[in-house]
Amino acid sequence: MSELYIRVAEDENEEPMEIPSEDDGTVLLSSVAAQFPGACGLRYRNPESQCMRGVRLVEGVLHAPENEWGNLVYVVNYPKDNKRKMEEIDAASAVKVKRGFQKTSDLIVLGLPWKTSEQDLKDYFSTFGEVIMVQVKRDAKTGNSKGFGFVRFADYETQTKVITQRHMIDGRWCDCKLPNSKVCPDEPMRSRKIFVGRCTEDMTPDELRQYFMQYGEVTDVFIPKPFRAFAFVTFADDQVAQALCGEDLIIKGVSVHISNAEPKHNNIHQLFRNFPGGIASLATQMFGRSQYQSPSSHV
DNA sequence: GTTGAGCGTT
Repeated sequence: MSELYIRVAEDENEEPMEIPSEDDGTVLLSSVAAQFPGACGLRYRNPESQCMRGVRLVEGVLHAPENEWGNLVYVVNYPKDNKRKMEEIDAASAVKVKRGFQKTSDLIVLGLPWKTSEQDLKDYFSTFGEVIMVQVKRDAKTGNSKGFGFVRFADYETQTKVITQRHMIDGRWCDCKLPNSKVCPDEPMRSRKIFVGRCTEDMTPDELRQYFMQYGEVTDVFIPKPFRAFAFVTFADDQVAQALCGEDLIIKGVSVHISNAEPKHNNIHQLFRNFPGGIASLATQMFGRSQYQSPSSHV
């Protein structure tokens, strides 16, 4: 029987780690890999030749040279270039973990003064958190600002904070919103926006905002004009919106009913979302044959 | 040389 542990290091000059051997004196590759993920073998420097030698590996079992592990330090082998790849994989997954729910998007900045530059934007928004992108949209010919731009933050918390307030930039009030291109018509809107039914005409947007603030950050209030007895309230947090759905709340002495906001009808697909058989069926009825392929049918 | 609700030349 050999020793209980052999000394293994990632590199000849690194501090060795003791890896347990089996009763028969062998060492399992899995034991090595448990401490050095991705390891595929061991090597060591032969004291006599001063050359590196490979350790015999048979079906996952490492065999001691000359039947004796001795006091040598064994160095971990990795698959060709695998070490770097593993680091890349780790880095990539770390990025994904960091993103996860926290992925930020470009925000559109509306209402910019004509004079505001990208540097001005960066200076202003940097007071909220790390800015990773700013843009001021300009006329291609004249170079004049179109009065809006975009900003992107490193952290989602910063984004949420920025969305939920107005911004005084170079003397004008500006709004930061998720761009329409980023707003999925289905889930996100449905989850963050509520439908407030049975509204009365004397309810103002500001009053609704004041009222719903008690539940969470309100990012938008919309009351159709002319009066239609309902309103939409959007929260920063979808969980707040979801928690309110189904409730009957009393605002200014009247009972309003809260439910999910149906997706806004931005395009033809949303407009005919609830049409029996879908839009293709509608096309069939209109034209007598199905010549329309909905984009959603080849996602 | 203008303007003030909106939505990004690639």
